[in-house]
Amino acid sequence: MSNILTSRKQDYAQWYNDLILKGGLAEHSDVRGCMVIKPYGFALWENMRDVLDKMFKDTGHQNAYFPLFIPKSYLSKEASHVEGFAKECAVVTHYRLKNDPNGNGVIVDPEAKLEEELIVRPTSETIIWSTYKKWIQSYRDLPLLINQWANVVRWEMRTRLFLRTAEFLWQEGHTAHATREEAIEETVKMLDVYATFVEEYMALPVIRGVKSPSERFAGAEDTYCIEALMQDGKALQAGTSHFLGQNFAKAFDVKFADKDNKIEHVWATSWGVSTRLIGALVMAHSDDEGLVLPPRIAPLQVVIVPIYNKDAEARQKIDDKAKALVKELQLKGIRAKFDNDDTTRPGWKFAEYELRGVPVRIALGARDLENNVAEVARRDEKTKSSVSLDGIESHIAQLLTDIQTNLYNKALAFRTENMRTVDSWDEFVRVLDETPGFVSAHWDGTAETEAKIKELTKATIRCIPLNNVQENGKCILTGNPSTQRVLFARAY
RNA sequence: CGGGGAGUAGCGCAGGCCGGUAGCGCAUCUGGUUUGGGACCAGGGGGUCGCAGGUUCGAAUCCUGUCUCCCCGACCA
Repeated sequence: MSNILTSRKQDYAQWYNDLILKGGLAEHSDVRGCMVIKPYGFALWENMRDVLDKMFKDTGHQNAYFPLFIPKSYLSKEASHVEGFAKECAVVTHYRLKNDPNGNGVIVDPEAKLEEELIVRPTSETIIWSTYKKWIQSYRDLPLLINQWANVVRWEMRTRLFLRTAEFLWQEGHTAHATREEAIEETVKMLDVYATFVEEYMALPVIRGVKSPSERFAGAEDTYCIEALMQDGKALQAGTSHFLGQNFAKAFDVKFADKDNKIEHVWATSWGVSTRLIGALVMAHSDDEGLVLPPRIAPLQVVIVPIYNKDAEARQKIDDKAKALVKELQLKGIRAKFDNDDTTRPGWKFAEYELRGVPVRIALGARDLENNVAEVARRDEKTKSSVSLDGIESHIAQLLTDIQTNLYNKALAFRTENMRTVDSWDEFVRVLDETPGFVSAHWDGTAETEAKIKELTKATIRCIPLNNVQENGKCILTGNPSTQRVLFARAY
């Protein structure tokens, strides 16, 4: 029974699927490409959401909500935007069903065709900017700093649980500013919020950077991103922040009067992270025994497993101690649970909580009580130690901090190890195949070269790191002059 | 959209070639013994075999059609 997961080595993709399904995070729904997020997975999302929401509010943003449906014509108002999203939009064409006259359930009522078809939002720029037009007249209405938590739909050809699903949950920030500089500042600020969140809460180091033009968001002037490295050496874009220039302001005619009563288009940004972060989290830290969750966002941080025996009196003592301990841990703000379910035995619980990635497990039996100790096991290193019950709460609190740090350090060490600098095409190809990870190399800056490299190696430019060192070199593929290195990787 | 796989009990699967009482493991329910790494014994319950046609005395099994999901590729957060 112990080998219920496919190992990473055996089949990384299958391992990931097993983890999501058996770890109780999500499952496939009856609708193709859509998933059901189960309570444990949703608890993870809620924790992420709560932290991010506070960070957004602390940086001056307010939440609002815009419709799920967008008039089809809105999408086409910004040329590159429609081009980017048109291929993956779900479209609502009718508003009513009726009983099939032939008796085969219900059919779409042909009489109920919509005058203008609606698309299910793949992102909300268009509906939001058509609204902002009404909200913004003067420089005094700026900056406008709005975020929304929502679901969006992108009709993907190929989906993977959390990493790419047809419907997903996310937040999208949409801001309007009086000046270009201020909008860029906002773009970078929110990228920084994402980076801080992912590094400090998810214990996952990221690289902040700018996308190459061909990887840009449809309608943006610049797309900033944070990129993380997964255990199989593939990169994953964990968040994006876009400087939209005046593209949407012009498309939707959003203008304001500045202090000199001059009429100008506003400057815009948008930024988002999604439930994809859960996929990143899973792939970054977990192992062949199951999930490994960083304490700061783990739904459950500590579980106490009782080890009973026949002695009813001893059992009572264990219960009393465990309940008192849970209470004390909770007083310290620790998410703790006493699992006294008597229908499963200790060994089963050990395996189950390991599968679910609970950071700390405390086992408490009669023998421990006699010695005034508990067995404390940490999920990240799979080590156990005997800890005195006196002041154990402080020990656990410290341990959770240590685990958080350890996970980050391990992920950072892994990324450092798998970040390679190469200067020749042969080496580039060899490194990608033999030791996947980020590859820092010179690129001549043309979309043609970028596309050719992708075609030949499946590697894409993940980003041009912020504050990138400028150095002269030769493009890895063409040998043309280059002024800086960019980061390549195969990516999710 | 191409290539592969799969739909049989809640879950995982066998059975199919060769048509004849629908089976196994896990889970579940009852009772008991247990409890320091996925316990054991005994007894019980649970299935329109994806759907629709056809062949046949008889179809999970053969034939035709159809739907769905998953995996691998091209597109993408």
